[in-house]
Order: sequence, then C-alpha cells, then structure tokens
Amino acid sequence: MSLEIFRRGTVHFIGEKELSDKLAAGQKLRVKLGVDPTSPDLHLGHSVALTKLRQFQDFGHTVVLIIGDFTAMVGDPTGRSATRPQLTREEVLHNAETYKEQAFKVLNRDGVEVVHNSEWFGRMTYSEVLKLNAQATMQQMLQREDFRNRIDSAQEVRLHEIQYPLMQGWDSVMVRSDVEIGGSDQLFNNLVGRDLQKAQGMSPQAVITLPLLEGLDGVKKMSKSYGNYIGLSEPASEIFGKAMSISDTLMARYYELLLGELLPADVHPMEAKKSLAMRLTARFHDDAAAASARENWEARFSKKDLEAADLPSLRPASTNPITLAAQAYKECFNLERSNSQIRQLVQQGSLQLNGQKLADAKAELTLTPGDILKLDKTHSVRIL
RNA sequence: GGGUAGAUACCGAAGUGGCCAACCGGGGCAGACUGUAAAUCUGCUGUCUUACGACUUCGAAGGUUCGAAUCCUUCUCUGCCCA
Repeated sequence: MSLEIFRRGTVHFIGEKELSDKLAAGQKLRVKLGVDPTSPDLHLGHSVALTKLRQFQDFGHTVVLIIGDFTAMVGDPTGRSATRPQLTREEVLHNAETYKEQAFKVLNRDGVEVVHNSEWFGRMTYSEVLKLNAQATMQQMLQREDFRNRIDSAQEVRLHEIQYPLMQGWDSVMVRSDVEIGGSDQLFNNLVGRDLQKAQGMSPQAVITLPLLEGLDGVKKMSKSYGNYIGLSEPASEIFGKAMSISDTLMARYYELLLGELLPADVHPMEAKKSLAMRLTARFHDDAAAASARENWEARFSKKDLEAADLPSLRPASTNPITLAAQAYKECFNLERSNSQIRQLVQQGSLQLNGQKLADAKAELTLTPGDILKLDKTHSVRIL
C-alpha cells in the first residue's frame, strides 16, 4: 500500500489516520512543499523532500509547490541564532525563477501546481493580518527552541520572525493541502498549518518531515548560507568533485538519505564514494556526464595528471605570478583573491607551474601555451 | 519613560593611553601525509609590499593627547531590570 512507501525514511508522520482515510476513499491528495527563494540555488538538501514529493506524484497525487516569495522576505527563523538578513523583492523574484527550473529536475512537471505566496499575503489588509495573529498565542510561538535559545542567550528576536510560522501555516489553508512535506526542523511550522486549517473547518493536513541532510562539512545542515552545499544545477564535474570530498561518516548518511540504501559494507570506501558521486551526478545530468566526470576526476586527482584533465583556459595578461594567479582566480573561477592571499599561497607551495612549485612570488614566469598553472588543490588552469 | 550593561576582525572572546593589525579558542585556507576521507603535523588568516616597512581598522561622527580599541562629547543600535 502506498502509505507504507510514504512513511519510508520519515522522521515524523503526523495525521496518519486522516491520511489513510483519504487514501482509502480514493481521494487525490494535494501535497504541499514550501520553499523560500533565499538564494538562487536548490541543493541536495532540498532534493530529499523533492524525492518524497515525487513518490506522491508517482501515485497520481498533486504536488503544490509554494514559492515563498513573500515569506522569503520575512526569513525563516528556524535554526537561526540570529535574524536573517531581509532580501529585496528583486532578489527574491530572481531566485524564484531558478528554483522552479531546478525543482523539475526531480519532479515531474505535469501535475505540479506552482503558486507564489505573495498572491495572498501581498493583498492581505492589516485587519486580516490581525485576525490571523489572533489565532495563535505568544506562548505557543515562544515554545520554539530557536526563539527560546535566543531569548535565553540574550539575543534579539524580532516581531516579524514570530509571524513566520503563522504565515507558513496560512499557506496550507490557502492551498488546501492534505499533506505537507518538510525537513524535520520544520515540524513546528508545519503543525501550525494543521491548527489553522482546523480553525477554518478544514481537514488538517498530514505532516511528514524528513531528516536533515548534513552539508559537505558534515556538521551543519546543508544550506546555502553556510556554503556547504551541492547545487542541483551545478556542472557534473562539480557535483562529482564535491561528493568526493565528503567524509566517510557523511557518506553513510548520503547513502541513506539520498539513495535510500545502506552503505555497502564490503566495498572499499573510495569505491563506495565514487559510486555515490556517480549516481548523484547522473541524477542531475545523465549517465554519460557522470562517467566522464569520474574519468576526469580520476585523471586529475588520483593520477595527478593535469595534462589530461579538463581545465578552464586562461589568456595570461602578465607573467608575474601574483597578478597572473589573481587573474586566473577571477576569470576562471570568479573568486576574488587579494595579492596578500596569493603571496601566501605561493609561499606555502600551493602555486605550481607544470607540477613545479613556485617558490618565488616575484620571479617572472616563462609561459608557453599548454602550460598548466595549478592555483591550489582544486583550482588549475591551462595557459592559452 | 526610568535604571543598567554592552557594541572589538568570519564567530566567540581578551585588551581599559604607547610593547596593538590587536592574546586566545573555533572556523576557514594552504602545505605534508592520504582515498580531494578521517586523524595528525606545519604555516597562514586587514590591505599594499621581495624583506624593511607603509597604510586603513576595534558601532558612527567629532574632540583631548606627542600618541587612543582604550579618555571626553554627541549620535546609532542591542540586551537585561523596572514602569
């Protein structure tokens, strides 16, 4: 029965009874996922929830994807030890566009309703807002651990942050959701949705939460703001490479959460990781791209053969090691490095020309086309 | 509204007139070792400079002083207590 499948891998599954009744009645469910477009990229962390949505979709249910263009401007306080910076309308709209595209890498485009919550929040009047606010108490909102912690540690909590759970809950009312999917840290927010729906005389949504995926550092949850993520729209080589850089402990988690399998015990960790990296790459690109990402990666990092590797090329504007490296970082990787930082790298033996460490930051380089300039472990360029 | 404590680099946190570009911890980066793993070791972590050194920083703006993160004035912001 489909309920079994829906339950798989969840942390919380609340309202199972109502849900099984609806399923038994053959009802087509409306399954809600809200995402706040706070940065241009969806990442693997989101894909955990998207995968769950996909399961519902495969059983013929409707996915309602809420782009939180309005809530993004409030900022979800979940797990935050400080107030989020507020985004401008333009940033949010831009991000929202890219989100949709990326979500469809996991979801089947057909049968997905995409809605923006500014549609309703944008036109609420103040008295309606007050009415909504009257549905919850201060104490309820302050029960949240995030707020509690901040209060206890003498950190500020802004009033608009307290609104957030209410707004997310109101989304559920507006889209008449039967199920809401979210990360396990969203439990509080999602339960507010149930309360508000009940208050409106609706059948309350079931709440399914999924484990949070740790980011590349293996400690903090995967998040754009921590920069520890693998983006769904990143190039194959990036997805593969980032996956290869995770720790073994984390690899076990990724197997479980992203592949839905246990880490094979009898395989060498290195092989297991390559296989994980391949499968993730293939998921967001295709098998061929994954295979070539692997080949390229092996040439580059295992065999340390930069000659054969696929590197960005650089038309050198100078023969000075520092300015050249700065140019390479900027033009090929869009990274700003100050001269001091680069000088530092040279002194530590990070910069290499054709495999030779540049010991001297001031010696002019003799460059020939095809030369390979290695900037650091993961950044190298080919000279044109 | 009254009282009181505070604002230091990515984060936490020392420093209360010169030895401060600022102790220490975390994080981050690089190198060695490896499996771009973990653990470990080493170095770096404001900008410019080959070094010497120069310059800009300690909530903001002024001021005192030979000299200020440190003292004074005003301002902005935040916590806590009281109303």
